[in-house]
Amino acid sequence: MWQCQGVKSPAAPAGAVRQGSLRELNLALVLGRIAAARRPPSRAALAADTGLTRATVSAVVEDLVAGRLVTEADPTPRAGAGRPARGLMLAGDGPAGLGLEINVDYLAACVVDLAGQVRHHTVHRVDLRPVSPADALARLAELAGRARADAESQGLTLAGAAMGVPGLVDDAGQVRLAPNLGWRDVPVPQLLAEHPPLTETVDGVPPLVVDNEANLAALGELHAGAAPGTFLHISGEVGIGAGIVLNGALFRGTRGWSGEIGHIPVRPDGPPCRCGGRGCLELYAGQEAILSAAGLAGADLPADRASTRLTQLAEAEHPAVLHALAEAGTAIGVTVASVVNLLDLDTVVLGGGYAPLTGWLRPPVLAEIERRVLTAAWSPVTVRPATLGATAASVGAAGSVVRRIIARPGGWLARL
Amino acid sequence: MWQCQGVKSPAAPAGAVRQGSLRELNLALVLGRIAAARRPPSRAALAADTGLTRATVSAVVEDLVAGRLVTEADPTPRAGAGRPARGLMLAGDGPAGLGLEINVDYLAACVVDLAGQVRHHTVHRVDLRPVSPADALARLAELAGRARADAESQGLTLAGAAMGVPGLVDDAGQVRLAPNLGWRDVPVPQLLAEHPPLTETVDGVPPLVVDNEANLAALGELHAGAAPGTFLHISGEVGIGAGIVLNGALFRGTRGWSGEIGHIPVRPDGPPCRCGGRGCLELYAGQEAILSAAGLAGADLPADRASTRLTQLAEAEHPAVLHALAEAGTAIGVTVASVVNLLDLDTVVLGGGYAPLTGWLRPPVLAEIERRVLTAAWSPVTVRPATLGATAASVGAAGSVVRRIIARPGGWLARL
DNA sequence: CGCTATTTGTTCAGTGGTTGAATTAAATGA
DNA sequence: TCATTTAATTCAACCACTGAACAAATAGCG
Repeated sequence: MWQCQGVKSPAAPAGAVRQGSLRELNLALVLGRIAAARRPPSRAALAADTGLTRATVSAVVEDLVAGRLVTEADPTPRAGAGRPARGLMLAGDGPAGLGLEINVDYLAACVVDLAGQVRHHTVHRVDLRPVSPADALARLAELAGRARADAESQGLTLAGAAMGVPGLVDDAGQVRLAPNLGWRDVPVPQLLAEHPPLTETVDGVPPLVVDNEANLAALGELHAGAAPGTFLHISGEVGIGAGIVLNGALFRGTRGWSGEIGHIPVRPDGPPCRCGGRGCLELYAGQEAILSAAGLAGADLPADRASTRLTQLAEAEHPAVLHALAEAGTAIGVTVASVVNLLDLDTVVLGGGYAPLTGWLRPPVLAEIERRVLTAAWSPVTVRPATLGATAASVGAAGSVVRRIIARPGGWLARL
Repeated sequence: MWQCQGVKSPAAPAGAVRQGSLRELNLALVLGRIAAARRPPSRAALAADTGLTRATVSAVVEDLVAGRLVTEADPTPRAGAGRPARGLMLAGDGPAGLGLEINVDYLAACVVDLAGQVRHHTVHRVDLRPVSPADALARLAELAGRARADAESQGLTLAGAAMGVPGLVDDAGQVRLAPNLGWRDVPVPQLLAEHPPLTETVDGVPPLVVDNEANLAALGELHAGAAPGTFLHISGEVGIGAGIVLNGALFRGTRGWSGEIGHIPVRPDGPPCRCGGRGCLELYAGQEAILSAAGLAGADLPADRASTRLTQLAEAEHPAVLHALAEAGTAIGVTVASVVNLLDLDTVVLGGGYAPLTGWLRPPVLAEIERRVLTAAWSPVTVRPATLGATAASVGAAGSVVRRIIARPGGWLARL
């Protein structure tokens, strides 16, 4: 019913390379190049690009077209002498992924097709803190059902679903701890098992993956943005999470709990955090901390309004807000400097609530990086806002489903 | 002449999967299993393990034996009914790797065979700070020449060399900065090009790889110790460096400069560090800091004696030393907690000068981890000393050469 | 001592998938 | 109109894996 993505690096075959694996690997290779290309490549271009023969590419493409993963581009894309090339692109009418997100103050569902287009998107604003996990998941299942119906009416086939939650998810898909949601040891797969839209299985594709929201948002950014293959994506929501993308793959750590950047100590002797530590980043750059430093703690803003309100006040050059953002940016910068010293990353993406505040956060972040990163002189670090907005996690979730098909098309093609 | 290892994950084929690749992949698969097995496995056991047919395994093994990478174990290892199995093990008389290290107060060269045995090891103690890079490398080349002669007299064939330096190495093999050695922009490959023992090329294998010493030490620990595939290896020398091993592969970052843990800020407003930052880990847990906190700053100890002297005094329960180690351990613990929050690692290896001090450093390190790591309750972190001693970097360097052959035997077999 | 059971390793015809060259297809341009 | 050029397909050859049958080597048992 569910399955948590493994920790292994994705590109490693690792197992036996049997005879049929060869075709499977080449299907993945060719499909991957088609997905990565900026314009629809011809078979000949793919052959030159991959090193395979044109004959092999033709055979492989035939399989991909028959399996509804690839279509030929109708218009002749290129001029010149010789027979015109027929461009190949990812099919928009084949498999699609269902992405779900449960967060503190909203539920979201979306459908993304193989080409990465968002074909359906619904957000349902509701404060979920007073709602039981079972009820929350029931409402999410309802959204998922509508998304599924919409997708099918567009001729799409859902190939799987992924769901993001703001907390720690274990190997069994269980939410061990979601502090801001008040969840503890919630067996999501079991609770969702009763809801039909999420239980239908397609061969070879895990029907539901439960994952941390910051991880999925980072994946969304990887595929949607023009991001390079290695970056740190920081999601500034009520809590602060991060997704670490290394060489085009999400790094999940040994238990899948990487990216807990919000509890990295900024000042080891600072004020106590409810996590048990002291001086954690969240105490300096979390949403509550920024609001409180800006003198807006009393204002009873809904969580989703806080970010836009901050942006408005910052644009109006409100002194306390500017100061609060500078302080938060410095704390983020100290933490990011640690990460860059450790991992030698060259790109940091500010996502979630931080994205619209990038203009004010970037200068202090860059200042700390330049002061504290040993290699900063040779290796400039780019700090930029996320290109996906608040939908990053659900789009990333849906994207992770179709990406898995692109990475391993053999399973999908063998389904019939 | 030189080549810096790429940043890509090693197991990814990534390129074209041509027909011959299939054999190449299976050669690597089988050889890898033979290398990883605790006792020499039979062909039948390998077939069951890998999922290949016994026929295929036999054919693959035949190639590996013909290429002097694998030998049959003479004694019948196992009893029971049926035809006795013939164990397969890595050949001890085939290719070997040359490992070199240049450090502040010594030069080292060693030869490691395919099975991981150290077949030659020389350490030449000399303070290299007053010596010019060219002279230092000339002396190292001399050591390398002797190592090569010794290896050849044992019937080994050197398949390549790797060299560790305590500093930042760029893609061109150039040492951009080695603060404790006083080097800046030293073109190692060019300077070594004049020394015959290091210039002979073997097809398909880069003759010399220059890498950071902490990275190579981590690799040495990965292959020598019973370490799992994912851990952080901290080298406590004059400076503090770290090697990050993720899923069995060293993570080098976008420019190859990962692991600069010594300049992660512990107290952002602490005393200034010569790197330009403030409150870096090195100021609290570097060798000088520990000696100074222990009241031994004036004692004019040679660098290599400092570590043993500290151990002696700690064993004698010298109060100032115990206090200094507790302080250093706390600082390391704060930093390690950040790393574990970020990467969700479950193992931390204390290497270099820290290894013999593990007994005193571990308690404060663990205490900080437990206080500050969000997932510590479910996910215990092991802190243990490195199994390799001061030779870790040079052994790791030589090991990286033979490991590359094991990971990609096709190139070696095609050399003839 | 001889027979059977059992497990290992090899042989060999068969097959799937890639290869490379030849061929066909479809356009441009003189 | 025809040579030129580039794209895509066809087809015999080949390489490496497969699966089953077979040979080898030992333990156990009567």
